[in-house]
Amino acid sequence: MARTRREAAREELTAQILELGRAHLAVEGAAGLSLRAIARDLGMVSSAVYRYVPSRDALLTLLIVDAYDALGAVAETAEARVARADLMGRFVAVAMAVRTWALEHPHEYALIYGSPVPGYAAPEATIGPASRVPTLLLTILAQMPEPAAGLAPAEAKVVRTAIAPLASSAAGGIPDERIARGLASWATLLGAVSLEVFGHLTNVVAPGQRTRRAFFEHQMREVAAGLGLG
Amino acid sequence: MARTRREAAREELTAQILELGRAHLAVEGAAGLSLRAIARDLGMVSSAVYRYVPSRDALLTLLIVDAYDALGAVAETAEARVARADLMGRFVAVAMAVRTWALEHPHEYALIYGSPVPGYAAPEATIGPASRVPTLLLTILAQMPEPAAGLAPAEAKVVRTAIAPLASSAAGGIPDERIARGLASWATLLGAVSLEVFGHLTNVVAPGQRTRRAFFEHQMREVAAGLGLG
DNA sequence: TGCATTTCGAGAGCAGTGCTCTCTATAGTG
DNA sequence: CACTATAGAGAGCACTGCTCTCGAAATGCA
Repeated sequence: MARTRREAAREELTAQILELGRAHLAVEGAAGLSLRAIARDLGMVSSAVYRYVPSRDALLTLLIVDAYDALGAVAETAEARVARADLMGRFVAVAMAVRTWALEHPHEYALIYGSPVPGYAAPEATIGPASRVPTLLLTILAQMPEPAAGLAPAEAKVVRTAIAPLASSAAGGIPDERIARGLASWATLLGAVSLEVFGHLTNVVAPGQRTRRAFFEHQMREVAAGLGLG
Repeated sequence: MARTRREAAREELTAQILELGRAHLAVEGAAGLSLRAIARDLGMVSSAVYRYVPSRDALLTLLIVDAYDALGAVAETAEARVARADLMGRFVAVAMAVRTWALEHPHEYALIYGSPVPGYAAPEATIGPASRVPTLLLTILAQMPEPAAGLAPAEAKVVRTAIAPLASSAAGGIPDERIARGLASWATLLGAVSLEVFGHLTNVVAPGQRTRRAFFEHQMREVAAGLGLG
């Protein structure tokens, strides 16, 4: 579809830069990502890559979007495999997918849920991909049967004003309290994954793929139960 | 107490380097921490600071220990203010202290609970300070009255093997299931703080000091309740 | 086809980084 | 007083992001 051969080459090269960026990121992390190294791999001089990418931070932003999308994709396909009526199963499937992806791509995970990169200021382009997983979880919450207890009036007000941004958008008809609990569950999920990926479970949770996976699944099942799922 | 005047100067300078490191870290984050900049502030040439600090990473490690200690200190004093019998109050006090400190020292928080720094490998020296807050929480758990339900045998085994490292150390007599729930609560706490400090609550939770603080406190109170406190 | 215009890549260069090595002045020690 | 350990300076290496200029090549237009 590329019209002129220049445009074709441009597309190709831009893709290669992104690909190499991904590879470097995976190996040595965001701190080790260097435009000059990418230029070397490409057989060109460093100044040339600036024709394709305006700055190192811009490349990092592209990789952030990339990471959000990759995570969103695995979460979505995992969730789609579970019977629609099995709300707890769907929640746990998302959680397991997030954990597995994070452990397989620790640097990418760190990029999106770890410390924000220096100069960064969450560019517009990231908000869409970033909300894929949360959206998935909200969808599950939306399909829960009615109940949910009631909060004391004072507490209810705190919650209502706090989650106003959410209530006015994605999470249309979900009761406030359930949204609040969902948010806490999301925090638990990310907190547990971060603890594991960032190495804070040493001497806390026994090492070993199987043990940790089973324990995480247990934790997530409990969280889901506390949420009123299943 | 410094014997020779050389040793006095050495201590003084080492302290100044650490202090300047802290200052630079607070302003521009770990990525912007530069030994050369510290040398400039000190009025000496860059190679001279290597007489006091073996490498940039070593300085970073010192600052990590520093951060763990600062966080541990504020959590401990906050917790100490609450009546011993008020277990939920103590838990919430710790949580609030962690959040407040993290928001006031985002870069230090990122250093310890965000993405691990490049070449790092949690040096021995950090494990003590790192466990101050968790120890606080475990102490609270240890003072809970007996109850706690029972897990299905299979689940119980998963939990027991997973938390074996903990059971054999700090958390002596605490029932397995409670430890597991405590760990999940710790994940929720850190997850919620990380989401806020790292800017993931934009368009999710309404901005504003008071709103967010109240909402976080509400969340933590719910977590504590789920834990069986209060 | 022929010419003007973009676009691209190379090269040099600036300012900054971590870190090493050598050299000199000085502080501490016998 | 002589000798040694140490501190700081200075130069230098290899690396980074990024800018600017310049020639060659691809493109658009007449």
